[in-house]
Amino acid sequence: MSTFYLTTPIYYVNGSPHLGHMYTTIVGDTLVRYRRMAGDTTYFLTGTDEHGQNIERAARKAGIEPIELADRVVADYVRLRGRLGFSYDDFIRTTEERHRWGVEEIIRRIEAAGDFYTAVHEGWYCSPCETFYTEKELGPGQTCPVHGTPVEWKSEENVFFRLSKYQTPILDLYKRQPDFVRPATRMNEVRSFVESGLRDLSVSRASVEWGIPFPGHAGQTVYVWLDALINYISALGFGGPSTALYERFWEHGDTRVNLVGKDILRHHAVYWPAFLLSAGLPLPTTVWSHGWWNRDGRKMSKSQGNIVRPDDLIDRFGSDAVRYFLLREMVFGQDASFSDEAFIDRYNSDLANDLGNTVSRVVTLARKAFDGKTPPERCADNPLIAVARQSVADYRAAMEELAFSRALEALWRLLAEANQYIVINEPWKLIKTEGARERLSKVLWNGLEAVRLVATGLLPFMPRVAAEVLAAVGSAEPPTSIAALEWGGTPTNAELPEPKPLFPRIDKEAYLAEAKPPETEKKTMETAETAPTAAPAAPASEPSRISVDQFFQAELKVATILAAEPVPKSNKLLKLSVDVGEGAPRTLVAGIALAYKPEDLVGKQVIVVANLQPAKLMGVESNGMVLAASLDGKPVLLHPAAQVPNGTRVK
RNA sequence: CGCGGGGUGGAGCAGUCUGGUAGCUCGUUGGGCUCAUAACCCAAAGGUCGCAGGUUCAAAUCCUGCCCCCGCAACCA
Repeated sequence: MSTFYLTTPIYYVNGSPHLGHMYTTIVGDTLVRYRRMAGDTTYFLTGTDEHGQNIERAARKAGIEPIELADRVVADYVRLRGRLGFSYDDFIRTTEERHRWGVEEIIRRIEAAGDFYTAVHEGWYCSPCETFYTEKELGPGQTCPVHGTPVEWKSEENVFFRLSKYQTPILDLYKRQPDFVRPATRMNEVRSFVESGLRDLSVSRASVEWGIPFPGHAGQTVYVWLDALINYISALGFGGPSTALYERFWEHGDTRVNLVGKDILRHHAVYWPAFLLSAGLPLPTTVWSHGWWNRDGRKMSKSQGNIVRPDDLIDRFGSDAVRYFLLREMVFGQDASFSDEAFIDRYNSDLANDLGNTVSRVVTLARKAFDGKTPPERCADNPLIAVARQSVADYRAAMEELAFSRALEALWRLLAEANQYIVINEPWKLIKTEGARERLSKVLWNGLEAVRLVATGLLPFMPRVAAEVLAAVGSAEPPTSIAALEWGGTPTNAELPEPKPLFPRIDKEAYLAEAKPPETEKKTMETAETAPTAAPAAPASEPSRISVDQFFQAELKVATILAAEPVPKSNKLLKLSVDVGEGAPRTLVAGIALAYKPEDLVGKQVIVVANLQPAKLMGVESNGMVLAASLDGKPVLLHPAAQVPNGTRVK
């Protein structure tokens, strides 16, 4: 019996679970359920990444301890487990003691291998941010790009990992094991990254408190990636008192798969194996990378308010419908797009029409003909058998490659064939002409049997519904092995309960009309999102007021735009030449390219801040700022209501 | 030359690694059936596979160049 160890990434606790997290876990769950049925001894791990500066800061902002913030988010993930029927064996949190043991142990080993050294990390440092910035990132006059406050030159001693030493070993690994990263396109991507040269990695922070203290380096905290990656073995007991699981599933395990999103592939395909090589530990056998979900063809983002909220879908359609859609619609590895329309189409045509209706018609016919029982005669010779065999073979081949959409297609081909078979054999006529004879028995038994096979194949995908379908077609207990995919499992003369609709059809037009997010929804969502982290500290009720003098520090003047052109390589910036009544025109850069065309601006009068410090944007020096109302980030320029001389003071 | 993904019938997508009559779902049109969740079955229409070269007996697939779209990074002074 082979062992199969599968991990999802551990999810960062800076926000609630969303569609992407859910998708990864659903993929893992489906895969593991399949491997279990295929006879492997499986272990499935997921968890949360809870350390780091961002968490520390977010918690402080919300006025709570980092661990409280993590607890809240973890509660959300635990809730999802129940809702979506996840069958993971363990959930690790990087704040647990057992995780720290694992991290400390691997650090000991890397240290022993001589792959750590300390060096000084120098740069411009913003205290409020606790972050180093490069010269390029700084605001005008050496200020922090986030806070606008002055930064200081600071040097910090950090621990570095000799990643450069592993460039060749890792390239060798890729050569030896071309399947180390899948799919293949990702392998190529990663290989070219490594070939371009690896630089040593800073793996500690002196300025972060929320993390694991770096053994042997007082005052240093383990940097989040070195911390996080270790979860895949610390969860198995590596470095702890009980290493049985570790030995079974990692050290001596047959298959060790890390499932990741394409955004974190580099960490898993380069850093992670380098750490393991250094520590002298076995590597994962495969790093499987999947794509991203877009929304209606565009990237999902909170600011655009086009986030898919899985909870609504689950409430309305059930968790299995959501699982089905995500696995059927995305070609595993590539990006895919979520839309309400696509969801409803899949739901209605695949689940309601094909699956649900077929169950319903077959069961109804059989009950009618055989007094509420499955037919008394099996059938071992009919055209459906060959189709079923092929369909099952395709399904299994696809599952081996994680080609979930193809696996489902294969099952649906059998479903279609079953429908065709029923139409050709017209059992409803047989009932009237011959009655409950052998021929009718075989025809209906075949129909039930085809559905049983499909439902068996669906068990990893839709555990709940598949079990319901099996019960509906007279198979009492869901099988635990893919051996059940052999033709012939439907019992004779078994109780056949009255069918209930598994997937009631949805009125698409009505649903889409109702699902159209009203304008208010975005707001509600954002408040909900930010509520836990909103700062209750500052007494915002009394906004501080400034004096007239302070206002007049800004020199606002009327100017006429003489020329405008896009800034090369930028999509937001326009370079403007304006007359501020000073004789010579001034050059300034404005971030309005998305809203205004250069040719529409020439000749227009605008208000500019004339005494602003100069700044370089995308290499162009800007001497002032054009005033505009900012509507959800979209600029609307301000113009004087009547033509006035350039340079006229605005007050 | 910043990094990456993509351009295949009306829509959404497979297929491209491993060249060999272009496939799936939805939609459309016509027909059939009436057991079933207005479901199911059959048939048809609809594509010069972004463009231009090249390799080859043969190119959606391999090579070269170009165009367009979408993300990321940079960027709203």
